[in-house]
This record gives sequence, structure tokens and C-alpha cells, in this order.
Amino acid sequence: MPPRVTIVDVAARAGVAISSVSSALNNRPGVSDDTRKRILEAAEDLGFVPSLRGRSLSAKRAFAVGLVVHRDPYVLESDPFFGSFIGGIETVLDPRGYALILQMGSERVETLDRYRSLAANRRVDGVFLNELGVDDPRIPLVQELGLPAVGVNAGPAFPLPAVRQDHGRGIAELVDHFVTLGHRRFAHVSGPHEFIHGHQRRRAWGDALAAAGMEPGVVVEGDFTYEGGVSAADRVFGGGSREARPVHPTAVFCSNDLSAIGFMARASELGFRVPEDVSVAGYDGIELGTYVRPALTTIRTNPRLIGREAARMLLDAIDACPEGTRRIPDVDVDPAHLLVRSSTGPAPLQD
Amino acid sequence: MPPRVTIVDVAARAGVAISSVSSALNNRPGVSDDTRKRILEAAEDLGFVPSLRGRSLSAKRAFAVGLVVHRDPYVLESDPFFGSFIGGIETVLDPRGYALILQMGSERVETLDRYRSLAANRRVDGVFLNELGVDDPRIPLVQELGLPAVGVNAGPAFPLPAVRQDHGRGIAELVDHFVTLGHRRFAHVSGPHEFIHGHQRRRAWGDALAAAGMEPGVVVEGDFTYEGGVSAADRVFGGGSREARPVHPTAVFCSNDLSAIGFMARASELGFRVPEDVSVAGYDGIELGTYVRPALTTIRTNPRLIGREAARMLLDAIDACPEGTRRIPDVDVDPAHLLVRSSTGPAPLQD
DNA sequence: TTGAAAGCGCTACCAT
DNA sequence: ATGGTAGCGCTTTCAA
Repeated sequence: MPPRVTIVDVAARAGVAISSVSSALNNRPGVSDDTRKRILEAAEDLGFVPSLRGRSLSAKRAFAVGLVVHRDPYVLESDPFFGSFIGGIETVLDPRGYALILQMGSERVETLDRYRSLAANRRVDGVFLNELGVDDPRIPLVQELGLPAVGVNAGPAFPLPAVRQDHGRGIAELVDHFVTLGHRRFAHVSGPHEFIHGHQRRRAWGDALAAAGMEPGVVVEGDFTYEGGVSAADRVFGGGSREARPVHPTAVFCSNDLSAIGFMARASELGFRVPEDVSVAGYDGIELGTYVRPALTTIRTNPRLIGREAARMLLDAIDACPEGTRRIPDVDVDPAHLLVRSSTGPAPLQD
Repeated sequence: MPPRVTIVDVAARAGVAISSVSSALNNRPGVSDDTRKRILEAAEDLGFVPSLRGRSLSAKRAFAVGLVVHRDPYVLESDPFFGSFIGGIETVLDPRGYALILQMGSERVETLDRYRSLAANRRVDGVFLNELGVDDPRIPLVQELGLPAVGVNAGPAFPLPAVRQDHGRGIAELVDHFVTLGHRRFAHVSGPHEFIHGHQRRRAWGDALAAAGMEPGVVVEGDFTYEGGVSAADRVFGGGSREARPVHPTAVFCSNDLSAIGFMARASELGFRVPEDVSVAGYDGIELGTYVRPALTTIRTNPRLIGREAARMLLDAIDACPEGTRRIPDVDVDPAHLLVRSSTGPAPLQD
């Protein structure tokens, strides 16, 4: 490693004090135009890049934010959310000189410890709270630690700044789509009950059905995985083949695309044609949904946008932190909308 | 944010000098057992956690390493490699007090700049070089910058420390599997030619076929995506249906699972049954491969293990850096092996 | 406007 | 064995 060029070198070269260099480089007043110019040139000549470490220590900032992904590694593999979400985060972090620290913790408690140590050694100035659970223990934790945080798709009573993408709209559109197609028997494959977003989608589905004057239909608990979709199909169809179940739900809403794809696969195996016998819709809008046959009808979210807004909010919260605790207003990105493809169609004749 | 407990507080409480606290806390000699005990207690009582910033500045280390993911966001979504790879990295970083900084750059040049700025402001002490390309520009860059780096699945002439998982073995097993099943007409859906790993798999495939006394078969270039697999199937089968192509490759090796799954889907659409008419195998061992029908025969890699070893090497390289440039020996993790599932079977009768 | 100097929290060296 | 002190590279305050 070649020895670094420091602010001292720049000051020497420009023939000024280091404090002037600091002021000049940070566009602060108190430096004459002439001096500023000399300093800028010197810095340029020397290829000076301010040391993050020095700044960090002095400014009491890490210039980094943290994202802790919990659940097992398979999630990052298959969950399309994180890739785009992180991409969105990056687009705002980088221009503002911040970096993303990614941690993975498989266990729930382990995750909490991650946040704790991230805060304890001040490795980050703030964190994202993703995949929020009901009564998520991270909320009191960051509050206690005084660690700036923003929630991602948080519930309505979330006590911290949050960015949300409305799900109700898209789900209502889906119900409308189903009803228009003549469906009257519904089923929902939910996410795990302990997650806020699973919860919300389930509720919105129930509400939309009620608003349309429909029966609530069955709800089976899934887990956002392909496998969960498979076993959900078994439960929805009572494990029986099509012949054994002349009357069955004809419109199924799965809480995410991956489980919807699993559901479709198992439905086919059981002899139910999609969409002739049963219509299936997912939630997310992952690429894979465009490849399976039939292509998956879904409610398309925008994780990249969510990441961007969440990062923007987090940096704002960090900037606002030292002074007042002036509340950052929540952000709602454009609602998720229904995207009709081929996995949904007219209701079959039954009864 | 509550004011931090610093080493000064601990020293005051224990009634010793801060230098003694530093020594005691870092398990360095020069402190009596009695004093050490008092210091430890004081630190414990105060809940002292050393500030990363102070250490960083003093030790001239960031205690962080960088991973730059290039290509578009879709990659992180669908490529199973990164989730597990990062998980593996974490398992060694965390215990050693290091953190992972993740950057994303969609464009190739942008990626280079990421490495540059990461090094310029000393945000990281080392970087991973993943997805290596032929004549990858990052190699001269990190060499010029004097930035410790380890390559992931690098080629044989790679001039820096690297961790590799042998692919030749599994591919040879696959060829053996195919030949034993009576296959004589082969095809390969490669990865993009500019990537080392695409290159290597293709070569290993050709070598293994030659070693078995087989014709080389056709090679079509894919791009590691599902879509690439779809269009590869069109090219392999000449875009025709099964009836139009009585003689066609009966054993296809795709350079990764995702493209294999796309290939299978398209093959089915064209009327080729898998595995009755054509056997298909992939490479990676992603979860999705166990769900599709037929379940995908593949060569299973271990990204988690690769991540673990790569991180271990990188930290070693960083530790070794200041003193000698003593070369860190390369690591070969257990070879990838063939995993037979249902997408491969006996060759159909032809000719 | 400019410069000197005091931290920020830690490590490391050198007296004692 | 202990304590004092000089950095590490920057920002910020305060004199000049």
C-alpha cells in the first residue's frame, strides 16, 4: 500500500494551514477565492482523497448504514426482494458518501445481537428494519439505543419513520378481476402469521372480498416458499385429485409469487388445470413468474423504489438526529398494481 | 444517542492509565493479573465497547471488506450464488470483528470505479473478486492499488490468492452418467464467453466428452438466465418441433440450473419430453431445481463453503499485508459433484 | 482571511 | 508493571 496523501500534504503543497484546507474542501466560507483555488489545485495534483477514518472519528459518524437479513440463506437466494431493494438503496447511498453494511443472521435472536453490536461499536449510523414482525423486538431495541432506523412496509402503528407500498389497492384490483371473471369460491395462501406483510395482505384480501359481497373463503398458512405453495395446494384441494373434488376454490391468491408458482405446480399434478379449473395469482412480480406456464398473474411491487426511498429517509433521519428529533414524514411509494397474465381466467362452471 | 463510554472512562474507574486498559483489553502482556482483573471489571460495569473509529484510525484499518456485485439487479434476485456466498463470508467475518460492505454496480466500468473509491478512501481493507472475466480489469487495478484481494473461482493463471471449487470432476461424472445411459449426441448451453467460469465449464465439458471418446456435440451460448435457456433450446432444436427433428441431441448440459430450467420448459413446449426424448442437466444445485418437474439433475456446488474460505483467505491476506507479501496459498474446496435427479434418463432410440 | 491547537478514541512506544 | 504521550487524519474553535 502506498502511503496515503493526507490533508497535511495538501496544506504543505498549497502553503496554507490544514484548517484552511478543510474549509476549502468542504465548501465552507472563510477562505479567499485565491487560497481556495490554490488548495483545490494542490489537492488535485496530489490526488487527495479525504480519509474516511479521520472524518469518521472527528464527525462521530460511520458514514455507513446497516441491513440485517434474517432467516436462512435460502431467502437471499430466492427472494427477489433483496436484490432490487439493495440496488435501490445503493443509488442514494453512494452519491452521499455512504456505504451499506450487510449482515446475515439466520436465527431471530442472533439478528437482534447483530443490531446491538452494530450500534455498540458504532459501525453504522442507522439501520433498515425489514421483514417486520408483529411486535418486532427490534423496534424497542433501536429506540433504546437511539439508533436511527426506518421501517420497510411497516404496519400502521409503527412508531418510527417508515416507507410503505400500498398493497390494498392491488389486492382490491385482484378481487375485482376475479369477481368479474365469475369466481365465487376463493382461497388464500397466506404468509407466516408472524410477519406484518403476510398479515396485511391477508387482511386486505378479506376486506376486499367482503367489500365485493363475497364469502371469505378458505385461508391456509404458507411460508413464502415454493414448497409452502405446494403443500398449500394439497390443503386447499384436500389432498384429493380433481375428480374427487368437483367443488373447490376456483380463485386462489397466494401471498407471494414463489408460493403461487409452487401452488400451480402442485395443482397441475393433482389434475387441476390452470386457469381452466383454478385461477392462481401471486404477489411481488418476480421474473420467474413470466417464465412459468401459464405466466403468473400477480400484483407487482417495486422493491427498488422502496429501497431508494428507505435509504433517502434513513439518511435524512441521520442528518436530523443530532439536533432535534424532528420526525421524518413517512413515505408511500406508488401502490402495487395488478398485473394480469395467463394464470387467471374465467371461472369454471360448478355446482 | 447516549454519550459513549470510552477507554478513558474505564481507565478512570479502574484507577489506571488508558494504556494499561488498552493492553488489558487486547490481551497483551505487561499488565499484572490483579490490574487486568480490575480493568476487565470496570469495562464490564460500564458496558464498554471499543470504538471502531478510534481503532480504525489508529490501526490504519477499516475492519471491513468489500464485495461488489456487478451486472443488473436481476442477478441478485435469481442467482442463488450470492445469498449463500455472503452467508459463508459472514460466518468468518463476524467472529473476527469484520463487516461486509456490499456494493452494486450495473455497468462494468461503474464497478471498477466502485473498487477504486473503496480503496481510495480506505473504506475496506480488502475485496473479493467474484465473477471473474477473461483479462479482468480488476486484477491490475487491485495490484496497482495494493489492495488485498482474493479471487473466487479464478482461472489457473490468476495472479492473486484464490479459492476454487473444482468443476472438472462433476462434469466428468455427468458425461459418464450420460454415456452410461447410452447417449451419443450432446449439446451444451454455455455461459457468456467473457466469464471465466462459463469458459471453464465449457472446456471441461469438451474435455470430458473427448476423454470418453465422444463427438464434441453442439455448443450454443447462453447467458445464465432462464430466458437464455429458453432461446438456447430453440437453437439446439433448430426451432422445430419434435416431429420435425427426428435426430437431435439427446443429452444437454446447461452451464447453470436456471438456464437448464428454462431449457426444459422450452423443450417441453416444442414437444420434447424430458427425460424420455432429451436429458437435461444443470450446474449449481439451486433449490428451484428440486421443485420443477422433472426435478433437475445437476452438479451441486457449495457457495457457502466458497464464501467461508474466501473470507478466511482475505482476512489472512490482510493480516499478512503490512509485513511481507508472503503469498497466501490457494484453497480448493471439495469438488462439485453430480447429483442425479429425474431430468436425465436413458437415451431414446434414434437413427 | 488565516493559522494554531484542541479534540475524536484508540494503539504503541518510551520512560519510570 | 505502570503511566505518560505522541500520533492516526480529520473537523472545529478560537486567536491573531
